[in-house]
Amino acid sequence: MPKISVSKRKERKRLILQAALEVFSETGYCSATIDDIVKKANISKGLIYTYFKSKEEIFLDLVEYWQEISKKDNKELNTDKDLKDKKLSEGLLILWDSIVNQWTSENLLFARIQYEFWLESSRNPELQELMKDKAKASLQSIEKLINEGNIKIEPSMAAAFSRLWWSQVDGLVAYFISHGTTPDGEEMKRIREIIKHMCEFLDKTEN
Amino acid sequence: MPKISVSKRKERKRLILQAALEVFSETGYCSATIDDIVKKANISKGLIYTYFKSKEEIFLDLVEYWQEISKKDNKELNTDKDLKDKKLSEGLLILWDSIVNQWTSENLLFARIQYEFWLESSRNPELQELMKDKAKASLQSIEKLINEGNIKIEPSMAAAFSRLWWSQVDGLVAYFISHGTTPDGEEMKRIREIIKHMCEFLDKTEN
Amino acid sequence: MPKISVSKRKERKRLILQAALEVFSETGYCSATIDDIVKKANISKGLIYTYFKSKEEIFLDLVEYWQEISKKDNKELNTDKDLKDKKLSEGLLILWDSIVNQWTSENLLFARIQYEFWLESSRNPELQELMKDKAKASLQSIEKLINEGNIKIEPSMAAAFSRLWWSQVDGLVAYFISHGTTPDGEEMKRIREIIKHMCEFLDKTEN
Amino acid sequence: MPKISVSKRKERKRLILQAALEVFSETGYCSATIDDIVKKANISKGLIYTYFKSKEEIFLDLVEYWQEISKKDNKELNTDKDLKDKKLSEGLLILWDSIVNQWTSENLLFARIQYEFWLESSRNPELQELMKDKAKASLQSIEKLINEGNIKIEPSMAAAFSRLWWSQVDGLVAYFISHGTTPDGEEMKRIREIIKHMCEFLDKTEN
DNA sequence: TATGAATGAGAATTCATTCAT
DNA sequence: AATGAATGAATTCTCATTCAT
Repeated sequence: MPKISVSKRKERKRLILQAALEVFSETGYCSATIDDIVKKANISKGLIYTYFKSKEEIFLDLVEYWQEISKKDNKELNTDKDLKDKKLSEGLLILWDSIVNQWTSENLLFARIQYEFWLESSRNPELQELMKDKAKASLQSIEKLINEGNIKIEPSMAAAFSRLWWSQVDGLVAYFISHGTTPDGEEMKRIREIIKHMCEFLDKTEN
Repeated sequence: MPKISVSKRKERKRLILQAALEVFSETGYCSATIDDIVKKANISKGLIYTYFKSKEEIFLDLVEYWQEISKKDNKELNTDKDLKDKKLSEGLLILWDSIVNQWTSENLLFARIQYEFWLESSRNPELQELMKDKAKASLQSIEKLINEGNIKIEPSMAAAFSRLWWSQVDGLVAYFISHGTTPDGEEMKRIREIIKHMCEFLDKTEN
Repeated sequence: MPKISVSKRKERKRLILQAALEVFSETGYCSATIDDIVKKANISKGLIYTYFKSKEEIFLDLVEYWQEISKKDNKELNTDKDLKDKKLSEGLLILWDSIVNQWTSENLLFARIQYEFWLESSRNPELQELMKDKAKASLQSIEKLINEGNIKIEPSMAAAFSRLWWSQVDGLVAYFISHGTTPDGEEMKRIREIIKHMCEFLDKTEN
Repeated sequence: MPKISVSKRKERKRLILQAALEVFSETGYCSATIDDIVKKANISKGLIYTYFKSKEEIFLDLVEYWQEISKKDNKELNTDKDLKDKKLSEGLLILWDSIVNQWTSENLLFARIQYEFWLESSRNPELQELMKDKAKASLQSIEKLINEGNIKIEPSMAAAFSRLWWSQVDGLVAYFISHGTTPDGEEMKRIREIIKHMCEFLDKTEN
């Protein structure tokens, strides 16, 4: 019989993870201190060690938290039920628009932590596995969209398209991170045109 | 009056920067220690402080060093004099091929340091300026290629295309970093097809 | 008005002290944690502080508990009513045998805590007083045995003998602690022979 | 080419170990802090970690240092060349006297660290091995004395005697530790008499 | 009473930087 | 110039003790 309920505890764990997400994103995993996190989470230094047994465990658990949040965000994107009735390229463009719309300054935090994870995963096999899973899920969401369309695309081509699609997105995110801002509206419009053209590749590639 | 010649000193500075590049890339800026660097550079701990006044200065100076090396690499790519006589989309594809060919495991080092810089630059305005310059130069190299072609493309569209082009590249690099490997050959072929299609956008977009 | 009866409380206090004895003996006073103790005593962390006001107090109170247990053990030894009718040296040997028989692995616990106390008492005057009392009682039990015998021994010689007698015992206990085992049976037999000889010293030393 | 010579380094290592010996003896291994040691050794906190990689390593290395010192002390005892010409019991008494004479308050430090080691060795197998070796050497020094005498004693009896001899010594040391003082002179004299009697056991036990 | 969550002072260890040689 | 020993501030983590329930 725990003194605080299981749900309270879970709630607080999320609170700490959210604080950790912000701190790690702002400062970087290694530079960030436990002090920073507990201060942001408004708890004492000792308490955090009843939730996580080390700084590294916070980081690793954070991946899962981040994935949950991302999944939720993506679900919001995908629940647009009309997507399936549109031409495939139109559906992809709608998705693209909603992703781009996420790139607000609050989401810079999210963008950074992803790259933080990617960099770390290149040195930490455990993390790498986690990140591969996440990547696979993202890829599959596009593949699914493609495969569910009216046009029959070869699966391997759908996979390649999906990879390239996310590469564009991730590359623009990298720009967003390093410059602190997205390309201006005019430029984004033109980029969208090219993306549109790229998506139309699928319309023509019927298997 | 220095006891070693100016050129010797420059030479050694580069040696240290190369060591730092490797160490920072392998370990990350914050986790890396001065000891790691001096050991790799084969110099004493005290000596490095006659070249750089702090760890941060090494990191900042490294950007310039890294840019030089990158530029040299890019020059090798661009010296293909025939590019201009080809169709624009073909020229871009050739460039793409040569970039992709660089992604060997030795170059993972380079890929990682770039993202290390990008992440840091999002927290360090001085670094951000440096990275913006570098990005601009990369963008312009594509824009120039486009503008020098036979087809007249609106400059702003050339810029947007260039941005998207590099986003793809950077996104694939991110994949390379996080997965430790590039997509397999078959997939890269298919990606190339889509890239080709995307480049052909330009052929049709005469101003 | 206490919610649990005084006797229940005493009973539980002993329970805690027994747990503390085991934990302190296994881990050492300083290394042992309150958590270890409450876990072994099956009570909550908060509760222990209603019985003892600090870790140190537990340790100090433990001395008394340990002395009680020891006394009980010794009583069992001394209740051999025939001792007095034997020759003094024989009586001492019988006592020696019964002490040696106690040195089983379960009693390693007891042996260790004694030395734990002794070491601490060399730094803590309060503890030192407690331990001196205990030592005195042990000494006197032998002195009494000697003085009650038929042979008249000078009191100061009885005291000296008693001291040496316990020194042997304590020294063998130290061996037991540090080696995790007593000398083997054959060796103990030979040691006993020498002890016997030593005890015979008294038979000849009539005042 | 080290900046300080190998011998200077060794010298300082001994200095640190001496400081550690004092601190661990005064405070106990677990309670003692690195700060205490570096303060006593008059060095900075960081420096000690260039000599030892952890507090535990200091403790373990200390065993060796302590054994060296003890060996030196024992050598001084044993170099008494006349021992061999005396009766065995007389030789043992002379040795006993010189050991007892060591028990001055400066040597309380030494006495305590020995018991500190013994207690710890009951929890740490690595340490236990080291301490067993030391014990064996001590035992053998007495056995050798016995075996080199004119009287032929059965080896196993020599071993048992040696064990008991040291038990007495160690038990008196335990008294010394816990009481902070040795028994008074008069008592020691009487103890000596009994010891003498015990040693005479050997004179009569010719094989 | 009883619980165990919460606190924060304190300990070990690391490492950028300085300094004596 | 060059070395690497020396420093000590900063960081992670532990745990005795307190406190709200």
